[in-house]
Amino acid sequence: MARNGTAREKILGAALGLIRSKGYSATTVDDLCAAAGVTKGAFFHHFDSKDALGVAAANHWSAVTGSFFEAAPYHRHSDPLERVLGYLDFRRDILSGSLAEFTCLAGTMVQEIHQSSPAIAAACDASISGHADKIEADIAEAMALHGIEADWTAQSLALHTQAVLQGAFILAKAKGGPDIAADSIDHLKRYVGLLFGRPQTAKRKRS
Amino acid sequence: MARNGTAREKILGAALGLIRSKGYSATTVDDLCAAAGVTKGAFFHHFDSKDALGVAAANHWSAVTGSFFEAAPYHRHSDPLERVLGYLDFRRDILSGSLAEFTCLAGTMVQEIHQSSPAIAAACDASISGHADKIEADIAEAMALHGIEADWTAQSLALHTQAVLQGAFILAKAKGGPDIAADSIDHLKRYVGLLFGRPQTAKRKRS
DNA sequence: GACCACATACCAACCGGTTGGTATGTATTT
DNA sequence: AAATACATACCAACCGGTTGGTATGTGGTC
Repeated sequence: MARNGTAREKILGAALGLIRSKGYSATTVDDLCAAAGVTKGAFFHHFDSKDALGVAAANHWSAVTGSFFEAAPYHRHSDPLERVLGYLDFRRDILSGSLAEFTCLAGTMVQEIHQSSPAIAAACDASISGHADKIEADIAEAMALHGIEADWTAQSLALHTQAVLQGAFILAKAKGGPDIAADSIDHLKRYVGLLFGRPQTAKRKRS
Repeated sequence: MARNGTAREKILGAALGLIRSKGYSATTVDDLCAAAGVTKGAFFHHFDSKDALGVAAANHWSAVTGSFFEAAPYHRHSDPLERVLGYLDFRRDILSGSLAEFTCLAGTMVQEIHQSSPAIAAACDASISGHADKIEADIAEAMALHGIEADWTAQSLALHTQAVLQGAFILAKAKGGPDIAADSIDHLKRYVGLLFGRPQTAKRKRS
């Protein structure tokens, strides 16, 4: 099979890094080819257009993050509420390295192209909403287990967690570091704790 | 006096709309000139570069939003907590029209250029943080009045409100409408209410 | 108050480099 | 031999920015 799809994967890998640090519009096809170590001919062999690469990158992002979070330790908890709170701890703990390393590709892209490219926007929405669906399942289970009856839904809270994360990334980019993002996630965790009537534990220090 | 500064203001006005709908990188100087009804010569007479326009646009945004929120009705409340909650109500109530109309220029720009243009990033940070400072004052006052002693600060909560708003805008862009943004602001308002030990009121329906 | 020196605001045309994309060729697999 | 997976060479449109110029105002001098 001779290195099946090597160039395609190298381009997609380069796209995740480049688009997250420079944005979609500012990332040129030549940039992508140079970073991936392939030629323009290879690029347009695998992708019909730059926008098609954008869609593929968003889908690739969904796959990469999907297996990344599936392997995360918070799934071990038997109590679904512990899983939700553990998820938020995990999201805060992975805020390290450069901004492009912990930032969300889908959120970055959709902000730029939501008007100009509906196809990419749909792929980004699918990535964010698909991730939220996983958390929604745990929230719904926790609501049932803890007998929560509320004027909010598991879905709206799950999407709210994603909104907080996306907004935390923007503030991190504005301030040049992840510290405020961690603070915002702490607020979110405190909120979830309050919704489920949990005793407030002291804020954990970041390592 | 030859219509002092007309072109400059037209360009800045056009920049707010164009950058919010297309993003900074995708907005070309020619786009700006066409929308403002001026020539390229006029553009580079008033701004040294496209990046300089970006900085000026962020500062213009700070001024425009500053007076907009200063004139908002929530300042009438004598209780500072009512002002904070009224602010959040107000933020939700102004979610109407096209995405470019209620979205934040600073958040949109800083996500794209935080790596490539430190000057624009600093201006965007100043816009967001400056706005947060206003809310922080009300939060601090409310904490003192209600005798709140907590492991969070007024500043971190103020910045958290901005994170939620920025993230809500991203979800709105992903989903193509303001509805989830309103849901997220409702969650934020519920959180602030819980922090201050307020009885939970039923969620208001959007008009 | 006529003249001059200069600054501001703006314009149309142009420039070199970059952009996304194409046309064509070739080595490797099947 | 036919399809796949690339590479090379190239293009027209577009990009941010520059050029040389005009029209209008403004302050100072005699």
